[in-house]
Amino acid sequence: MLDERKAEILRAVVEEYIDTAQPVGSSRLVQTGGLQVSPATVRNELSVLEREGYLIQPHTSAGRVPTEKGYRFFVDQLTPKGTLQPVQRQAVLDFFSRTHGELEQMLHATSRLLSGLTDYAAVVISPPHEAATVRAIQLVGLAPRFVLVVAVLSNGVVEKRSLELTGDAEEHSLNAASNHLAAHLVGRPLGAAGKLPSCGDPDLDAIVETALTALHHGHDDEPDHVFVGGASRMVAAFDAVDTVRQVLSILEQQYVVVTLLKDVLDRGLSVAIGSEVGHESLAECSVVVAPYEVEGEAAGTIGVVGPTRMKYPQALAAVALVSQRLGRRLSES
Amino acid sequence: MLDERKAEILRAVVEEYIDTAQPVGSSRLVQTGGLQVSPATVRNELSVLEREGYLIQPHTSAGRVPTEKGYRFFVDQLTPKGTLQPVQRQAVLDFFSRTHGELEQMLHATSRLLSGLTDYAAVVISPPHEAATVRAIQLVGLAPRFVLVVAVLSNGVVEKRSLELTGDAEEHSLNAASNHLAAHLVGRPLGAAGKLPSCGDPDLDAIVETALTALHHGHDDEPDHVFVGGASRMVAAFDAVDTVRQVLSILEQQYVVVTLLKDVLDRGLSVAIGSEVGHESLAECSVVVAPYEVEGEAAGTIGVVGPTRMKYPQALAAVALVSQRLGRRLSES
DNA sequence: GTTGGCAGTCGGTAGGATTGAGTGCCAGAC
DNA sequence: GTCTGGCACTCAATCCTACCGACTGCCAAC
Repeated sequence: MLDERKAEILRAVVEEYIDTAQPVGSSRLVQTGGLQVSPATVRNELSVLEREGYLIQPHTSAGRVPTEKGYRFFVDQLTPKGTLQPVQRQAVLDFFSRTHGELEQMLHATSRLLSGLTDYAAVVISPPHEAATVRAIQLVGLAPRFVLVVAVLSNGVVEKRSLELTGDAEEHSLNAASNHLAAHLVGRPLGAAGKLPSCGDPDLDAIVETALTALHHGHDDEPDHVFVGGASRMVAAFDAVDTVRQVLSILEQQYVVVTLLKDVLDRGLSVAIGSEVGHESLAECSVVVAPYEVEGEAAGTIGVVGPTRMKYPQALAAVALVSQRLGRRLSES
Repeated sequence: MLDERKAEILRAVVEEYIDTAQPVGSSRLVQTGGLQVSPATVRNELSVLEREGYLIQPHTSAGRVPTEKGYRFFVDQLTPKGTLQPVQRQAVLDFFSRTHGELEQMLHATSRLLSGLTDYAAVVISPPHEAATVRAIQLVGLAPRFVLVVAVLSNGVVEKRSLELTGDAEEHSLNAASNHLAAHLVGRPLGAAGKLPSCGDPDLDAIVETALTALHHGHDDEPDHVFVGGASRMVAAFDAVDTVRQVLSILEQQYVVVTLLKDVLDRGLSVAIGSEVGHESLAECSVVVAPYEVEGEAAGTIGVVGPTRMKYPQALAAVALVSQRLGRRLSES
């Protein structure tokens, strides 16, 4: 463990580096960091911190840069809580009191909000389907043989899949099938229903079967809806064009993003730094995540993706506040 | 108008510049462009082309770069038709024969396809709502006072809005209101219904009224659904980081993108070059657009956004093929 | 344990010469 | 008239070199 002064110096280095993106040296630390010792003393401490793996020198005659271990210590031990500008805090409150409309739209707007607060890319994952129960389900014919099955879930998500039937279906068969589905699914989670009891008519059973398969099938392809906002803000965070391309490319792959955030959360982390993120292309990125709860139950996940030299205190505070308010807002409706 | 040799030289300059992003000079043109004259002759022609505004010199001792006028001439007069690699052509055909599932999902996948074909960002705009008629409409209660109105349109789009009622609504009131809405809206376009005749019960009328307002309201906020794919590919196209940021930022603003493409199409263009795009941040971009038709009717729009030094022949061919096949595929279902 | 001093390292920058890709123009050939 | 080779000229890019300055590590003194 680090003694108090070393910790203080480490904090100063991390904060300065996050601010300036320049390796920071001993004299600069004494000037701006408010330390009561001489640069020489700081140098000795820096050299110890480097030996212990918290800092690294890009080259001999340069200042120090935090390692992942350094950031980790900073985040775990040195990050002051609750550092969100009052203005920003108010912006969040305003947003959630003002916002209205459909769930997906709200989540999308939330991702933009979070991105705006932090200046990094923000990710909002919708509540998973498993937990939600079916509120309504209906088959709608679009063209001969083509049918859309629409299910409204209790969390406000609307699931839809299009089906191609083997034969034409008349209006009343669709209605009958809808009713059959509704009778057995409403009030239950979508995933629960394996196979429904026959309703007597083999044609109807076929339609019902097809619809169920389609609804389940979607679960694998695109497990949860995800909204990524402010990806363009990542551009400013890196100077290597190639890094930017890789990061943006990852953010476009919704499935990867979802897996990523959930993995981090599963490991019990709220911050993943650099290689902890577990994705080569995001080696220079950190991720801040938080679950949000609807009516006391873990619902979805929100997060922020930024450079490893992220403004952790602000990002943590923003993510915490938004997740809390989003959960509260969703619990109301 | 340009004589044949000037046109040939202009074509060679544009093609070379698109390929290399370097100003191209007379000797290089003679070497790679297959011209049967000496560099000196080419120089004379180049100087005329510059005087007429088709080319420009970045500085005195540099080669020439096409101006917007130069690109325009190239696109209008010099672009060979139908230059899509057989492999790519096959990829498109495969995609549309293989793809299935729900409309939005398909459009999203289409944007990724088009982006993959061209290596630029691709935009797919869903068919507008105005033309589509309502196939089904239903109110679903989510929580006391909170109701979701779901409308399925004939083009496969599912519209949904959440409502907050002034008082609690019981299951059977919602059903009654749903039936009332369905009775008057099914078979008609969503926009058509101004006000429905009263159904006698003022409470029901209030619910119906709220639902209609919500459905119409959405029209302004988010006129059409739009899917942007492959925005990360734009990163490679520019070297100025700031340009990249601006372009990506535009692409994130769905409303702006939709307006942009529609504007271009309204002006009767299929290609907008640089300032023709009509957006300052996209001054270094070109846009290739095409409408797609479902059952003979103009439905939506697809497009590609890339740098002004875009591979126009390929982009045009890709957009044309994809729009045609997308329209055909949607006409089937 | 702390400090000031000092030698040493090395990236970044500024100045200056050089290179080379390119042009314009002109005089002569076809 | 049109094309061409030749020549003088321009100017960004490149490469050197020297220098500067921001660092460090180490040591001796406090």
